Amino acid sequence: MARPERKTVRDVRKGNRGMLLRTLYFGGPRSRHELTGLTGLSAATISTMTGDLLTEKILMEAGQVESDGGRPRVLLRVNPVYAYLIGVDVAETHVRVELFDLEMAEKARVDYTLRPSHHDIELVARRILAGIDVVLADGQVDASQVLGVGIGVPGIVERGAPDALIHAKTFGWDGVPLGALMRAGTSLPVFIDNGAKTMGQAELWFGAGRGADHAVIVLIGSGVGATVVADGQAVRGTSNSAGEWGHTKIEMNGRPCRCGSRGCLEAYIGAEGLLARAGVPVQTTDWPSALGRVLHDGGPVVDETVTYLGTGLANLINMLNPERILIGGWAGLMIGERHLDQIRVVVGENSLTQPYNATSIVLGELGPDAVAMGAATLVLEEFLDTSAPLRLHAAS
Amino acid sequence: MARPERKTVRDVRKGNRGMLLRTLYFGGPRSRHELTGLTGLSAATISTMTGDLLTEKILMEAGQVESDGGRPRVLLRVNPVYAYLIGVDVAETHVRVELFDLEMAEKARVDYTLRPSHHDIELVARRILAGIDVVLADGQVDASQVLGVGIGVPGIVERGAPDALIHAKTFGWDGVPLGALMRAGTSLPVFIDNGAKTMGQAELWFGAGRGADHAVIVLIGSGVGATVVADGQAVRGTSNSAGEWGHTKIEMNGRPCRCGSRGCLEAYIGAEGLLARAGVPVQTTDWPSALGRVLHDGGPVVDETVTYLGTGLANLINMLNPERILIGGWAGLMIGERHLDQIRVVVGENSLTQPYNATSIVLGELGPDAVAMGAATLVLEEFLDTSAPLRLHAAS
DNA sequence: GCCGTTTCGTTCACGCATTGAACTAACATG
DNA sequence: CATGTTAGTTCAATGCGTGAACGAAACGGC
Repeated sequence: MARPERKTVRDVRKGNRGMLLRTLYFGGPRSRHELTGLTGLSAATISTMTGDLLTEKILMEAGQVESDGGRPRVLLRVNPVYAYLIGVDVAETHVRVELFDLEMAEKARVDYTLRPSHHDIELVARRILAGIDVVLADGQVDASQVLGVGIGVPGIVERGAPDALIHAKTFGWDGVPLGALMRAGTSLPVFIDNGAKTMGQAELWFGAGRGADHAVIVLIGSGVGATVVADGQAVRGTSNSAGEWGHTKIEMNGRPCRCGSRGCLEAYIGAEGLLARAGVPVQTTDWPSALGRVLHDGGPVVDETVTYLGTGLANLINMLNPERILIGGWAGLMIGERHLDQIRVVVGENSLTQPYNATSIVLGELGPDAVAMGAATLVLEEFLDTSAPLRLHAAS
Repeated sequence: MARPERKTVRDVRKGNRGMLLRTLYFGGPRSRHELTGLTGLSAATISTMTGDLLTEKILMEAGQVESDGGRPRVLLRVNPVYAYLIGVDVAETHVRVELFDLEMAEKARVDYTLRPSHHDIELVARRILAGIDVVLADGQVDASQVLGVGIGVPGIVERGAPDALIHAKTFGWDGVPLGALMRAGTSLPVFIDNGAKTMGQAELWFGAGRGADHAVIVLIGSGVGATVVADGQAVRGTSNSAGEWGHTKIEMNGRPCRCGSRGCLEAYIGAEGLLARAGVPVQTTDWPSALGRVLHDGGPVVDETVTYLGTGLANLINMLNPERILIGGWAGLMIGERHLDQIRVVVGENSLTQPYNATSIVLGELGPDAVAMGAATLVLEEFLDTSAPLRLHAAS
């Protein structure tokens, strides 16, 4: 029973301001008049609030629209260069740092290749910090204009005071305090989450998940994960490790999985498991094209994969009753592009009629590179919620 | 993205009042002074607010406590007879109507036996309405003192305007408007939800789930369902049918399930499936004692059941990362009482270390009869949220 | 060029919320 | 009975959203 916080009149302002900002952020340019309808606030409140936001330069005017016979509407929009966001994607093979403006337009990017089994946490932290400096220089943005840094990492991110701890087996990270390392090198606010979750967040906010209140975004790469969204909020669980869909069992005494257990969904539909089942040699390095060949050739392994994937999705539908399911991740997109219709059929056979009819199954829109963007979304979310004025943090 | 509502200063009051009420409801009698600490509100606010609540008779004084050397504390508590709640359990074999006071003490109850395949909706509605009159008479409570009626029904309850529709295959109900029928016979506010969910709600509020923000309450009877709680809120899904855990697939091409599909968890751990697998004759009527014998005798079917159940729970843990899992339902309690330790072992083998360690698995406390109480909880929840004054509705 | 009309946006007194500070109430101790 | 201590209340200050009155900026007709 999450107990609500004490509220004062000031929280009212904060909440309404955030709502107005969100409306304008996602609802395009609008006039003050339209905003009264969209937010439910009175014209008086809209007037004073937009006044504030304009002088703070969070909003800007965006032209006029004639209004048959009367005073023309002045359109307002979020000022995309009011501030900037940094998103970081820490993956097995690279560290990518991207700079976005408030509207998520990419302003600069830098990639660092990571040698396999060279995932020393200090090295990764140094790369990120260096990357921040590089994108700021490239984008000609001062650190004081940056709202924060979002980082998507593999593995489980245990959020807790004072510091988020990261557990990533494949990296050899066991309770690594990346947040603390970052704070030692920059004064920017840092947000860390699992990369699959940040990607889900990106799809939910800017991709195929827009507007969905109940959704599941599944990510199929070499690993398999999911982001569950209920009532517009990501379900994190008690230690922020919800969404390990890949290691739910779909078959008793099934194939061994790299997690040590058996019958995990990931062992069937994850790229690694899929390719192994199709007899692709282990030493293959270019997995995507290998997967392309397997899918092109077809055969029982592909059919099986569709069946396992569809059944897994059906389980999500029965359990969570989402209005939308997004399939993402490089392998997920490849499978989905060829077999989405078949998948839908399998899902239909394995889920209850009523929730099945309430769900649409679609592919992700943002491609597999959205991890950094989703990470930046963590910062954006904080900004839209609090619309905290800039500059409580000094330059990096 | 569930957009927040417009807020005014009055909503602040409503929210804080609700918080104070909840604190007092679950936190026993407290003095005004203690409440400042517990709620975070100032002494001034507590003073005026408790003043209001006392004159409205929602609160009452509950003695004094000396306070070494100073003015004694006056304890405040929720007035249990300020108002009453009615909970209804519509099951396959009976309709039960119970009257509770505000503190969920049972004041009266009445049972109506339902003949199998005699689930005419009009009949059920008549039984409920009659039951309401009976318990009010027995408990010597006037309808005007009742906050509302909560009803737990089998099947899927599709919540929507203007009316909740109920789909219950086993009852032959397909889109039945029970709410409308109730409103035709009583002016009391009516809340309807799935019985498994109301039971989950009861365990969460008054049973083994107290205080858990992330929990899953599984209900194992002849059918199998689950209530998912994330951030203190029940996850309902987009059409209120989340939680159909029993029909998630645990085995590809497994046993046929009464839902028409194969390999559903319910086909293995539901009482019906379990007994069938153990070779108990179909015509057996006393399922609980039959199950008792099977469990007592042991053997591979029981071991298998434990494995299936543990694996199913492991999937929940991986997917949702709850802090607590409650096992309820008459069959669930029988299995759990004998085999909880074994179940925990299986769960450990089939879930990821980190989320497993964050979860405790316990038995439900309220027994299988908590459906009506949970239904009444729906009314209570509404009351605590809004603390709506009584009497916007006339007598029934 | 002027005026009425229409639509958009702003200003201001009002009601209602929490709060800190000053105050009163109720006890124990010596 | 005076003093100290803790509990609870009252009140002016401050902040917020709102409706009503007002001001601003266009158009059309003359």
